[in-house]
Amino acid sequence: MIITLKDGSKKEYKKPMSVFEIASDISENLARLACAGEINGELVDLRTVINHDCHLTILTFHDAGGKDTFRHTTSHIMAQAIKRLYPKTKLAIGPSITDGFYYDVDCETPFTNEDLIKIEAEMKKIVKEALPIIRFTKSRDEAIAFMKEREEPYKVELIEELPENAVIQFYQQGEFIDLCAGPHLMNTKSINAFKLTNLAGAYWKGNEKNKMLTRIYGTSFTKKADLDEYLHRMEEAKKRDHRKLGKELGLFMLREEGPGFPFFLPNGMVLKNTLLDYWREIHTKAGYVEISTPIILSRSLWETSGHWDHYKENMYTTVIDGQDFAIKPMNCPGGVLAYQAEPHSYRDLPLRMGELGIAHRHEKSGQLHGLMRVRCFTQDDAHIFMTPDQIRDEIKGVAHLIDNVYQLFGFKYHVELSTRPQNSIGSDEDWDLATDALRNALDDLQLPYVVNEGDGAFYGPKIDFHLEDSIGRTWQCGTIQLDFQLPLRFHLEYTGSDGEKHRPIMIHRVIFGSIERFIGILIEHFAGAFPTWLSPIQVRVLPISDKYEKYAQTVLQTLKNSGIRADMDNRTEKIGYRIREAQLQKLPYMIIVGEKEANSHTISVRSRFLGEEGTKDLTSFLASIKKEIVNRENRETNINN
RNA sequence: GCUUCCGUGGCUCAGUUGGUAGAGCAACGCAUUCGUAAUGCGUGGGUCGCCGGUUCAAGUCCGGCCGGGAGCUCCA
Repeated sequence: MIITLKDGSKKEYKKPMSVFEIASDISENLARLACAGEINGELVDLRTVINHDCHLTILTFHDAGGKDTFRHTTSHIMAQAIKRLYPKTKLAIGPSITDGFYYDVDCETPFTNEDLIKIEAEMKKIVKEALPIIRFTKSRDEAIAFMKEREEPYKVELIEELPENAVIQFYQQGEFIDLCAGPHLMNTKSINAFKLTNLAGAYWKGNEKNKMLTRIYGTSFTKKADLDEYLHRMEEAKKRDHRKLGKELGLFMLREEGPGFPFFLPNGMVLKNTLLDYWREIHTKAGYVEISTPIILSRSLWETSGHWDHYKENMYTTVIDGQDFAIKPMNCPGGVLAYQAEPHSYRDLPLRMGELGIAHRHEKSGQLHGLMRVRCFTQDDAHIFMTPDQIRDEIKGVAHLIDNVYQLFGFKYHVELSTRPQNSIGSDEDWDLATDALRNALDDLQLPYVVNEGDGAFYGPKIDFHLEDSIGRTWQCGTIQLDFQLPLRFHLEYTGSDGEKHRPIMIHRVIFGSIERFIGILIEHFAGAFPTWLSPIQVRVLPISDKYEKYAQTVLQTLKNSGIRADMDNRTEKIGYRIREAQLQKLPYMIIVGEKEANSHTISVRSRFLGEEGTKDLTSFLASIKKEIVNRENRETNINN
């Protein structure tokens, strides 16, 4: 890894290094070094980069007063406040994170929101005290004794995991001392804009077998105005929450009667079907065929595929005529049976078989989240059967398809490569071959990515495409998985040009991931103001009063005859009321007709994009809206709400 | 699943130290026929998530369950 410093000088490291190691190497003044870097112009958290041992070539450190350092110091101030108010609390870890920081603590009695207010008040005092922050070191043994004496068992455990000869670093501010790799600011007085945002639980060392600690989240900024702006932005982001908008716009609902099993309402169904039409269109163009396989299949099939052994706790099972069956959690075994429907020649390959398959998975209750994580979802699945020399092109083809689709919606995404997990099947050679194939394809495409060691599927490694929701949480949507195992387990074959039988290789892939999750992301991305082509209702016709309803009716019928999704609001409410309602429903276009329009056979148009557009000729309006829909234009919405 | 918070009419919420429920919006009815973000008046609608306990009395206190939020863990 090559690190380029701010002054242009470069350092090269042969092996992965921790932030602290690099920081010590580069700068004497740790307090002034921030933990952020840059890869291909994208700002990233350095720890992420290094932990994942990426194949990155350039990193640029940002200097002085970086947000991470600033927030890390804030987390120390919070810990100090907690120790003052609740001396028996034991400290675990307290790093900075994107947009803030947290500290995990083991408290005697659970903290409440009132405690947070007290802690904040104490933090303000500490800032006022203007305590200098001092760094000092101890040997490992001394450090362990020191932390034992101060009754910090979690710190002792952390130090014990470090190598024998490690030099252990501490930071002190006033009476407060914390084990810490730094860096930190020089004085507590610099932190004057902070807020504790929420309380949560978190397992010690992230392991669910360990004790659950209390995690306190907060954020801090160098300026009060920045903090206010951030808090305001988070409030605004919550208004885009797909669960809220889904209800307001009549898209979908979730009920107690079916936790994790979403209901699609009429508007949501239009959205879903429009997406599926689009999906079919691009897949037909890309050389896919479509199949549909059963929802319920026998236990023996799932035993052959390996799911019965490796995935059973997430599968819904049932007994039919005394025999075990399972509701499919994935489409692949069914897809494999479809491949076997007839013998294949190398001339058929690559064979790209798509399936909009409905999968059911028993996700743990605490994991459900609106449409983002559900127990029943539609995967826009496809399985590609191919020869080994087709792997690279096929992966690239899928990655291109994903990129095209995400670009159409204007999504930003990041890519992860997940490698062999513990609980997996297959030989080392196959895994290496498959992993290298994915890596090579990513390199060919020059897509930046991070590596998730051990996060692959049990049958093969995968490339994941992650999208962001309104408050910055990321969700895996697209994925490309390479699989040597299922073809082996199901004895798949094709006849080669040599007349011999050969084993095909399989790709599992999705573009949207699940239609449900993708719709969730879409709702938040557009804040419910969908591009016209996706909008459940594209045009609403509003007669000024029922005297003009007849003319409105002919306008409506003309729109419908042209394939426009249009409706009419002819309630005896004032026009302003009905316009407001259509605006709140984020409809792209309104056509308003009254005496003037009826007499001149015109329409008045009001859009979400330009507001009042004035009087128009219906034919020319139709031509322009049809063009917008066919081209799937994404016009910028200009509404205030 | 774990920690924590929450659960009142379709929606958003109010309900003081326990005395068997209220508002706005929506719905419905009547009047208004109105030119670009809310016309007026009236009506109906709630076993306060469910079950049990404490109490003369529970939406309000306690326990259990169900569902939801945040985070953790998991996520083929």
